Amino acid sequence: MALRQAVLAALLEGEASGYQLAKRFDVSVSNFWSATPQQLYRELDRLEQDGMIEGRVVEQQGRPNKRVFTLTTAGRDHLHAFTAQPSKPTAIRDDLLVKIQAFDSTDQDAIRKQLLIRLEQARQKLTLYDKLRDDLLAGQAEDTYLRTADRIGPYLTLIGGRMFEQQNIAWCTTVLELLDQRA
Amino acid sequence: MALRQAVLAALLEGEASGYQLAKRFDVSVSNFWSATPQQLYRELDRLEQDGMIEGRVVEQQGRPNKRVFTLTTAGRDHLHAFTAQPSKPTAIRDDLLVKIQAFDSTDQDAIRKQLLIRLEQARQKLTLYDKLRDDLLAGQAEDTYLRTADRIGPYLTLIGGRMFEQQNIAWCTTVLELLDQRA
DNA sequence: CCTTGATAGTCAACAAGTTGAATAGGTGTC
DNA sequence: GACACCTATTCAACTTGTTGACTATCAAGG
Repeated sequence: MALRQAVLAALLEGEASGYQLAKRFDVSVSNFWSATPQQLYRELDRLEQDGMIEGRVVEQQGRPNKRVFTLTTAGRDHLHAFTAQPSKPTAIRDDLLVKIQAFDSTDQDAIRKQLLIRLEQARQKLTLYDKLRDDLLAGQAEDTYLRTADRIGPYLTLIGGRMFEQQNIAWCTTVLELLDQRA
Repeated sequence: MALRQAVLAALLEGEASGYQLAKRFDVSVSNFWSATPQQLYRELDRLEQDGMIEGRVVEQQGRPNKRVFTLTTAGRDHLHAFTAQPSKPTAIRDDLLVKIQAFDSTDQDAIRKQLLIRLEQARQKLTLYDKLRDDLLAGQAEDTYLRTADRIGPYLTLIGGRMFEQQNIAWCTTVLELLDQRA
């Protein structure tokens, strides 16, 4: 049930259209939740029906009109209540891990290729996060930022994303090395 | 669609009952995929219908009878074909991250508590994985194990699990420290 | 003796996530 | 000027995952 709240949390950064949210929640970019456009448009409709957000149409020239959404007080309250609830432990669900588990009954070259792809994806995401971090800090030191910034939530998840990708890189590298040792 | 393959991969370690699989796939233990008992029983039925696994009833004394399942050749083939397919990038989906994203609009003490709980869970999982690793290695050095072991897949995912939990611990610790700096 | 907990499963209803296609105007490029 | 790509959204069908209750047997502890 956390897609709702993820959308609400994203709207804390200001109003956004479904399309903009779809870009923020894309797997290759997202640092706190990921979802497809279809999921988002559906959820936005529900949230609007439930009075958690309000939409208005913005007419644009040179491109299709869009609907942008803003948090309502009810939306903020709901998000606040949600964050006080206990969290579920993270469920590990990753294709590649299943394949590695089955490694000895696989086409081992194919696995190696997939590890290289994953490694490359992790590196790209890390680069992206580093850039976003620099943008957020805007030249300030971390401790200055933490004391003075309006909102630190987005910064904390960004740090999380960075660490996650660093760990990914380390794991892929380690496994590739171990496979070499094996051969 | 990877629950199927995760079950098949688990059965590479030998025949197992739904109940046994449910324990291996429990969130607090799983290191390559997690699923609830209900999911597993349903999937086992389908896999049997599709001829990927074969079940037989084992009569037990002192406890209820069980159905244990074994991979068929079709099952092995399916798994082999699956592992050659490209993998999807990992989708980040974690309650707690959403809450951290919304941190500035939350009950911040409640968040701190959830971080401490998560930290404790990660430490326990790490301890478990370390123990499992020692059991697998059985006193051998890692490189000896890698060269001589029958199957290294389970070892590689275990390493992945360890690194993942270490990163989790590091992240929780960092965030807690940053929150202190803020205050 | 009675409760708790482990073993071993089943059923039903619902919520969440995935896949694929369709629409429609505009921009950029070779 | 044809073709691919970006913005912006909607519809439908399907597959996965979650929640909660329910049945049963046996072992161990107080």
